Amino acid sequence: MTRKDIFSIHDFAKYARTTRDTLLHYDKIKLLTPVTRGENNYRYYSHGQLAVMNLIRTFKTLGMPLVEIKRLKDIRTPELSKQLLGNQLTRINEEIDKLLHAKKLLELIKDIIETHLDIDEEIITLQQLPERSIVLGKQNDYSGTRSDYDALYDFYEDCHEKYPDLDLNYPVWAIFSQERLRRREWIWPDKYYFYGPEGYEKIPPGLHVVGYKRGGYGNTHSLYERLLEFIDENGYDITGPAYEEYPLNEICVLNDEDYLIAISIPVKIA
Amino acid sequence: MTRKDIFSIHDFAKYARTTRDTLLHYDKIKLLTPVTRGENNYRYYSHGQLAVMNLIRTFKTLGMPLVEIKRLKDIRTPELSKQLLGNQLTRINEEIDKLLHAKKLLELIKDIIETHLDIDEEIITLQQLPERSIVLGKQNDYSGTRSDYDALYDFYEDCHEKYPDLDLNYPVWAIFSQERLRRREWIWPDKYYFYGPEGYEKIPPGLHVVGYKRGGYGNTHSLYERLLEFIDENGYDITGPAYEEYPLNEICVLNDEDYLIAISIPVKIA
DNA sequence: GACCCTCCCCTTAGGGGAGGGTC
DNA sequence: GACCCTCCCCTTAGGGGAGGGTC
Repeated sequence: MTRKDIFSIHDFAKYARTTRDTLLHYDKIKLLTPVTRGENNYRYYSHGQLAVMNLIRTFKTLGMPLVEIKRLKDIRTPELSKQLLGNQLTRINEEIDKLLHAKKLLELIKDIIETHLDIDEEIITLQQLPERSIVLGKQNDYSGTRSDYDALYDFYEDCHEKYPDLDLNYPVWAIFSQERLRRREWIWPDKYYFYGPEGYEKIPPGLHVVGYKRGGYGNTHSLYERLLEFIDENGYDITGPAYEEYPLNEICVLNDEDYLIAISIPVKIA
Repeated sequence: MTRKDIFSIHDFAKYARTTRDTLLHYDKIKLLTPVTRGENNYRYYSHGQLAVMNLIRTFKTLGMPLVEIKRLKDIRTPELSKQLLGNQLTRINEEIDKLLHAKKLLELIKDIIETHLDIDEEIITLQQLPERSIVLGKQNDYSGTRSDYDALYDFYEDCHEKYPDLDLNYPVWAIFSQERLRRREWIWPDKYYFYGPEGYEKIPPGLHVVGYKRGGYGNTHSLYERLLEFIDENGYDITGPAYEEYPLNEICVLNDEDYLIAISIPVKIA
């Protein structure tokens, strides 16, 4: 039952549940310097410094950078600590929110890939699609020399402005109005949209004619033709704009001619 | 409505929602190199590279390091991407768990500080304390030359062994058995414990005599004397061990003689 | 043999210049 | 004037040596 008052760097690291390297680093940045040095220049730590290590470790666990811990160490009072703990709480909550967003995005992408792994590209089907929540852009502006890149850029800007907290990394897809379909203009989308973490607008539920094709962005010509032909043959009426999506895209396919295009057009049976 | 096929680094950064510096960096690590260089050595990017930037940004949002993204970029297939997305999901969940733990720790510490900011150290009170969940260590071993540091070290080792997933940064406090109290041995604790994120054992609810004192670790002598005197004077019977806690400690107080010691002893009224 | 010391180099994802040429 | 280029230095929290002394 002897109470040692002095520890070598190795022993101190052991009791403080850390490493020698960490202590060397803390000494270098003067966050925690040994109480004394031996004649041999060895570092020696006191047991009182275990409490300081505990302080450091606690705030480090809470995500506080070492410089801030250093400042706090020299002026800590219950009121200041309380306040800093409040700040850390805010940071941690933000970090958690960010990760929860990333998780939702990840699950969405994973889900899309999984459900499109074994699609038969030949078959056009008539499907009852459920309501889907989306973030929808404004009508695209192609005046002057504006390109679809500019329109896409506008879309991101608008989203950022309208929903500042929104994570804009969700895959973006395109809407073609009935008028464009009729005029066979399937190059310049009318609007962009994405399935966000929480949609703000809706694609109404209902019957859709759905078809697939392999190809890169905009390489949709033949698929639109097939879909319109199918609709004509069956005597359906188009009731809304076409939704053009790329469920297998650059995220998981090397060459763009191998992307999977999916177009759905809402119809009613005449 | 002209479709530009080539972008300067500035324009490409704009459409890709990133910065020039980032593109320079990606060029340097060969994650995304411009399709061509002008005679002036300027970098030029193609619109197809916007898709690659999208790939990079998506996986970066999901927390994947750039080296891994680089590997993925060159071999991406739906199956591989699906698998990597699964891995990322695991990482993200672990990260979220870590942050939720940190949050609980933070709230516990903040709560303890707040409830002890305005304690009257003079008054000894009789209080009905609720049940409290704790992680409790084994009986401390002081055989041979073993010190209380060794015992504390054992406690952490045991906790780590019994509950590998437990975050061991919670403040640790001490229990003194009735026998030690009777023998007035209030230096070497019988057991250590902490209020963990989820306790595995309980401090039973019941009447406690509670007292406070300013002082560093182990500087408890006079407080124990006052408590025992109070218990004697009132004719109470001690029914369990003493719980010795330091609600205001190195986390928020500069000098150890200003720490706040709180001791509670369970009693019954004779 | 196990521990200690002081350099010194390395890692992530860029940001911030400086100094000099180009649209 | 706005944009582009190539160096070069800086940031976090240590980890991993090398080369040489100490318990």
